[in-house]
Amino acid sequence: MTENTKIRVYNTLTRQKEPFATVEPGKVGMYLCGPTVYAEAHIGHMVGPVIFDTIKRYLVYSGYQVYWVVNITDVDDKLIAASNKRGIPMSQVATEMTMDYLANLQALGVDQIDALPRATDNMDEIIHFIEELIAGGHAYASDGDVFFDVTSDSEYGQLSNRSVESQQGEGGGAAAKKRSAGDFALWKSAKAGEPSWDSPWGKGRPGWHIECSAMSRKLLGKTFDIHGGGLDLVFPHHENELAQSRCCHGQPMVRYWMHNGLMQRSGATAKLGGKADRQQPTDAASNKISRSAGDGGLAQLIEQQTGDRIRFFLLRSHYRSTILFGDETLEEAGQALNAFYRLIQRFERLTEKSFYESVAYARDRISGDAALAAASTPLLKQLAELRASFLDKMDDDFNTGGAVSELFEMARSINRFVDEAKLEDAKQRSAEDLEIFTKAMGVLRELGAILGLFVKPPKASADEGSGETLAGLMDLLIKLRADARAKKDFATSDTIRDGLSELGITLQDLKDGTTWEKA
RNA sequence: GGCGUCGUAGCCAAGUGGCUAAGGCAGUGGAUUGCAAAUCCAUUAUUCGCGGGUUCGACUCCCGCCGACGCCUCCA
Repeated sequence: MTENTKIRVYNTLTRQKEPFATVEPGKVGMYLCGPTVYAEAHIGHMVGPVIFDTIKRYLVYSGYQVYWVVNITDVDDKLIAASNKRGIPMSQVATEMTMDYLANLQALGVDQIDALPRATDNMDEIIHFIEELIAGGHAYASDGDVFFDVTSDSEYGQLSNRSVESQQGEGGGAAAKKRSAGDFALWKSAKAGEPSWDSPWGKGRPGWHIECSAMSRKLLGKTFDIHGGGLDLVFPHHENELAQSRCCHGQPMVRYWMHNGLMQRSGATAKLGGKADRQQPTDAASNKISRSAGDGGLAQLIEQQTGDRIRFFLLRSHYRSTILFGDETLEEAGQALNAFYRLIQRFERLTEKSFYESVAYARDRISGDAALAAASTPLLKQLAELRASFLDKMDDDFNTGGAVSELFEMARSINRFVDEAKLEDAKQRSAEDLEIFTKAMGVLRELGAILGLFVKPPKASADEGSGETLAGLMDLLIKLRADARAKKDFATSDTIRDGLSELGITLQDLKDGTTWEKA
């Protein structure tokens, strides 16, 4: 057994961190509640995927074989509403919005998902699951609908810490069909004109929660290791999923329930005062990020900010805490991330090697340990310590925010080394020091890869000019300026630099030439 | 009202019952530079919302208060 056994995970069910022990040694089954694809995703929807993508990367790095499932909910009331409003079939809405979602994931470097099952592709499993629940005495059909009987489950409410008695339910049509207010729909009979599927209870569609129980069983088994989602899903969604699966199988559904914090808009706090009961402010007035408040256009945001910036921004804080989202915080994350890209450019400039293509790095913890075991230089010894600290933070409930700080320390150490070893000076630098530099960058790459950072060259943001022409112009200007400087004609050289500065281009005069960077 | 989460410097953000309370952004001083930029060095919380309590000792545990936030079910 080679997997890392020091990992601890916060479990919503027990409200504490627990040692990570999988159902099957060395293997991890992980399920994340994906989107209901009725509208474009907003940035809040990306928190879970980025976090769990990172968790998978770390588990794989730690020696586990991980299978990660993200479901796509492609049948639901909101989808039906969107379909009616737009006058196109529900399936078309779903397809469009699924494409949007996947494109966003790709832009953020979320590429670890193994399966993306859709509810409508799993109707047989869903119906069969409901039949099993009825047979087991945990559900009942009522006038075309089927409900889960919460009173049949003595453990109902343990995930969200609620009692069945406290469930008041709501009034309305379905209430009359239910035995108790807390019962929830497994199957809903179709109204005229609604998309529907045949079932033993007549035409209808699945309730919200059942697809996850059915699909997770199909792909991950009756008991699997990690189930994730946003904090807002704890109740009712996960509570109900948990009840369905446990009651159906007579065994726990999930080892570790993991919930990420929600994103909140930063800036002026909605001053709503008072604590009026159940008085929900409208989304537009609160800091909540939601589709109904017009949040969306994520593709555009990614285009402007670049995906890796957003990813870095999300990973800077702890996954369970609220993330404040705003232009300033995102901008700041971008500034911070630039320091790493500058270091990478510095490396490529001095070694004339591609960081992304030619720097060797460890793909797993054990070989990473081995690579630094014999570290003999001060820099590499220091990096070994920082790396150990990074991994300790990750072991402790995937503390990416803490881990990132070790990355900054590494960058600083490496830059200091480059300065002190005079690597900028072609006459003074030694091959040995360049070798140390390369090894050090390998460590940065190893740890960056865990977070999904520095995996590929950064994509230029949308407003960055068209590549070749700009590069050609810059080469020309830099040459003209170099000539002026050689003649100590600083007036001319400064005119060029200041003019470029106003255009958002910063020049950097180095020992053996000038580089430029667009803000 | 019920069940939870949170409140750390100008801002963002880790963390711990007792070594110097990480790191980033912004700022300031210095090295370097023709001047810059970048990089490096130094510096910016005697203090962790407020008030009590437990303890030899709490920012970290407990109680209260204030403030922010989430959830409280299909039908909407």
